[in-house]
Amino acid sequence: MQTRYPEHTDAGAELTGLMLDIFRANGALLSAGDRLVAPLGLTSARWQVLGSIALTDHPLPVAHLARVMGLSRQAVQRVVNDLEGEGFVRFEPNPHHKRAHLVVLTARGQDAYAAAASREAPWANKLAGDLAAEEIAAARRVIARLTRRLEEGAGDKEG
Amino acid sequence: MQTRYPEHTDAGAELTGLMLDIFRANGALLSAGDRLVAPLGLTSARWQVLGSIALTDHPLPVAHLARVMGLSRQAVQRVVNDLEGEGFVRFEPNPHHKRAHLVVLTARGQDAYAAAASREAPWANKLAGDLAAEEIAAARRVIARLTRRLEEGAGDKEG
DNA sequence: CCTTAATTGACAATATATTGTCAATGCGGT
DNA sequence: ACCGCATTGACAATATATTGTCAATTAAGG
Repeated sequence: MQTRYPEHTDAGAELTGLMLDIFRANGALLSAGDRLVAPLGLTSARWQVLGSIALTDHPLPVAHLARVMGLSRQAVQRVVNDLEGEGFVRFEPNPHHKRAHLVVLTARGQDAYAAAASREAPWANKLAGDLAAEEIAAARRVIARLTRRLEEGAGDKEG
Repeated sequence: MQTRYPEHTDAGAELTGLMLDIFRANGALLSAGDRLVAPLGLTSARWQVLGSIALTDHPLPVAHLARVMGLSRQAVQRVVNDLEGEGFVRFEPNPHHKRAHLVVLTARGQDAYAAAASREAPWANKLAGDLAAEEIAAARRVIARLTRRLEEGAGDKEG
C-alpha cells in the first residue's frame, strides 16, 4: 500500500507521474474535443483524421495516414470509411497501387475542417490562459522525446 | 490546406500541438504498458485500476474510484468486474451503502500489483534517459493545468 | 415522515483502438 | 519471368471508454 517505489530515480518517479497525467489529459481532451465539434457532425477522432488529410500537400492512402498519425491502419480505416459514408472524404484511384486508394476531402469535408479550425483557435487560445508559449513548447519537447523512445522500442503497430 | 491558423496566438498554437502530442503519447504509453505487464495477466487499464485501489488507505466503491481516476463509472466498473472475475480484487460489504460494495485487492491482486511496480521502476528510469526530473515536473505542471481547466469546464462524466 | 435530489450499480448502445489473419498488390533481386 | 518480402485493405475478435437510461439506495430538507 505504499505510494512510493524505492527503486525509482527522481526522474523515473516524475516520469511515472507524467504518464498518469497524460492518460487523464487524453481523456479530458477527447471529451472536450467531442463537444467542440459535435455540431459539425464530427468527433475528436474524425476531426484528427480529417486534419491529417487536410494538412498534407498530396493525397495519401489509409495505411500511410495511419503511419503519420501513429495509429493502427485498421483504426484509421474504420474512421475513414465512416467519413466516406457521410460524404466528408472520397477515395480516388491511386496510379501507383490498384487497391490502396487515395483519400481526399470533399467540399463538405473541407468545410467541416475549416469550421472545426475556426472553432478550435479561440478555444485553444483561451485554454492556454496564462501559460507562456515557451512553457508549452518545453512540455512538448519532453513528451516528444518520450514518445519517440516508446515508438522506437516498440516497432510498428502490426501483428 | 494551410498548415497554420492565423487566429492562433503563439500559446494557442503550441497548445494545439501539445494536444496532438498527448494523443500520440497516450497511444504509445498504453501499448508499451500492455507489453510490460502482459506476462502478469494485466493490461494498462487493469494495472491503472489496480493501482488506484492499492494506493488508497481505505477501500472505495467503484464510483468513487472512477471519480479519483477521472474516468466514467462504467469504464471502471467493467474493468473491476473483469479483475474480480479473475481473482485480482474482491468486493466487500459497505457499512454505509447496501449496493456500493467496497473494492479490495486479493492476495493475487497485491502480488500482481507489486510485480508490475517492480517491472515499471527500472523501465521508467531507463525511459527517462537524460531528462532531468525538474524538466519532467515542469511538463507535468503544464498538463495538470490544462487538464484541470478542461475538467472544470466540462462538469462530470455523467449524462 | 415524506418528498426531492444525488449517488450508485446494472444494462445497453456506440465509438475508439489494437491485435490477428488473409488475400491482393507492388517491388527488388536473381 | 520468377520469387521473396513488405505493403495494403478486408474481415473478425477483443479491449477500452463514453453516453444514456433505469431502479435501488442514500442523504437532505421541510
